[in-house]
Amino acid sequence: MHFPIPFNHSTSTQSAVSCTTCARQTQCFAQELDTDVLLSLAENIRQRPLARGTFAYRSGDAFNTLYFIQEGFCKKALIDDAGQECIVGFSMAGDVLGLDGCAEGCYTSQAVALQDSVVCEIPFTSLLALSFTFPSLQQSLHRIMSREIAHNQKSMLLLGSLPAEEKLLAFLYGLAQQFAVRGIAADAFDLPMSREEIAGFLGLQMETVSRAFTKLHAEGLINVQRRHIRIDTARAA
Amino acid sequence: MHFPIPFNHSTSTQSAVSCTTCARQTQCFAQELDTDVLLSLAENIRQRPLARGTFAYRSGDAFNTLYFIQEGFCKKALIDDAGQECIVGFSMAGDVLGLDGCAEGCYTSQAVALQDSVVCEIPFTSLLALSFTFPSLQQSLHRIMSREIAHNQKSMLLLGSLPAEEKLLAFLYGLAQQFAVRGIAADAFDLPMSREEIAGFLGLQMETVSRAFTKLHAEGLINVQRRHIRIDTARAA
DNA sequence: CGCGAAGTTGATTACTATCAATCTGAGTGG
DNA sequence: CCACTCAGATTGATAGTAATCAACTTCGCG
Repeated sequence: MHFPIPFNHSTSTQSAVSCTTCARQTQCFAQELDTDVLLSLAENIRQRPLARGTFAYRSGDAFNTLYFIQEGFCKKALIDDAGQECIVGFSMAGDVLGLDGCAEGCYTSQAVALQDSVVCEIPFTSLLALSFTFPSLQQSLHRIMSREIAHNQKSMLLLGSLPAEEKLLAFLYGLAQQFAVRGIAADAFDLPMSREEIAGFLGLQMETVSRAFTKLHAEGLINVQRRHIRIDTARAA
Repeated sequence: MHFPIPFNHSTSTQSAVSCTTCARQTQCFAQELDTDVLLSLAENIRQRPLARGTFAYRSGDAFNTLYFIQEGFCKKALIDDAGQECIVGFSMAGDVLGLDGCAEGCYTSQAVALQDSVVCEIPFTSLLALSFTFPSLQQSLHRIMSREIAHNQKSMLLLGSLPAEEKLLAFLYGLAQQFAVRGIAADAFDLPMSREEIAGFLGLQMETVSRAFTKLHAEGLINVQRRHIRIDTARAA
C-alpha cells in the first residue's frame, strides 16, 4: 500500500496517506516522505516512542536528526530572555520537527510531546546520503522546509493585528484544516494543548483565551466543553 | 577575492564577505552562496535591478526563481483577508528571497524593494542542477532555508507578549545586528522602511510606533531623527 | 511658496493584562 | 463509593496599554 520509493513527485495532492490498519501516519501529509520505506533503507533511521511531556530535542542540542511525527502531537517553543516558554508552533502526525537546527548546527527551538507520540528519527547525514540515491528525496526536503517557512509566515499574520477572539477562531480553523488534510474528523476534536499553551502561541494571556472561548461559544460560532471543540468547518474558507 | 566554488563549508563563520571596491554583496552572510561564481556557471542566472517600490515576486506567481539580494532592502508581506498588507519580514543584501514558493509551486508571500536594489535571479532548477556538480551547494541551500525558519521563529517571539516599546527596541537591535554581521555600521543607520511598515511588522499601529520612538528617545536608549537612528549596539546582547 | 506624504502629538475609547476568587473534573486514597 | 486534592479552566473587577480619530508639524519637491 505504500510507494516503493521514499518520495513522490506529486505537488498538488493534499490528501494524507496513512496505514489502514492503524492510525499511524507513515507519510508526510503531502506524501513527500514514506517512513516505512525510509526505515527499511537505513539502519540508523528508527522509530522512537515519545512520552507525553518529554523532549524530542532541546534548544542548544547539537543538530543531527530530523524527527518525523508518526503519531501524536508536539509543541515547538523558544525560551525568551525572561525564561518564559514562547510557543512558536504545533506539529502533528505527518509533520517534520527539527528543521531549524540545520543552519547553525544546533537547534534553536525545543520540541515537547503533548501526547504520547511516536517519532521516526532521521539522521540528517543519512537523509543526505539517501538523497544521492534518490534525487527526488532532496526536493522533498526542500518542499518540507519551504512549507515550514510559508506556514510560519501565516502564523505571523495570525499573531499580528487581530483581536483575541479572531485570533482564537483563526487558530481553531487552522487546526481543523490540519486535521481535515490528514483525514481526521475536523468538525469535532479534542485540543491536545492547554489554554496556557494556546495563549503562549497567540501572544495572549490564558484568561483572555478562556474568555474568547466563552464568547465564541455564546455567539454560536463554536461549541466548547473544556478541551472538546465542535466547529463548523464549512466556514473555514 | 572570491571563493572558486559557489559554496563554503564553514558553518561557524558569521562575518560577511563583500566586494572591497563596491558595496555590492556577493555572498550570503554566512558565505554560503557566491553570486559572482553562480553568475559565471549558468547562463540563466542573472543580475537584475529592482527599482524602489517594485516587486521581486507576487503572491500567487508561479515559483521558479530564488532572489539573492546583492544590494538594497526589501520587505516580505502577506495580504490578509481584509486586503491589508501584513509584513512578515525584511531582507537585506546577502539574504535570499522566495524560499516560501518551493512547497506549493507558487509564492505565498510578496517581496517589494524598499530601496533601489539589485537582485541575482537564480532559477531553482538551475540551482538544483548545479547542486549535482557541487554537492555542497545542496547543503548550503538547506542551511539558508533552515536559517529562514529559525529567524521567523525568533520574529514570532518578538511579536508575541512584548509591549510596544520593547518590541520596537528589540526590532532595532535586530536590525543593528544584521548590519553588524554584514560589516555595516550598526550604531548609526537610516531605516529603509516607514513607520507604517514597522508597525505592520510588529503588529502595532503607526501612531503607537511613533510614540514608542519618542519614548525610547526620551529615555536615552536610542537617538531618533525621522528615519535616522543612533543606538548603543553594546547593549544588543 | 504651496502642496502632499510622512510623521508626531493629543484626547478618548476599546481592548487586554493583571490580580483574585471560584469552579470543574480527573485522579487518589481512605 | 465518596471525600479529598490539585491542576486546569472560568469568571469578575480593575488597571494599564494600544487603537482610534483628529489635529498638527515637518520635510521634500515641483
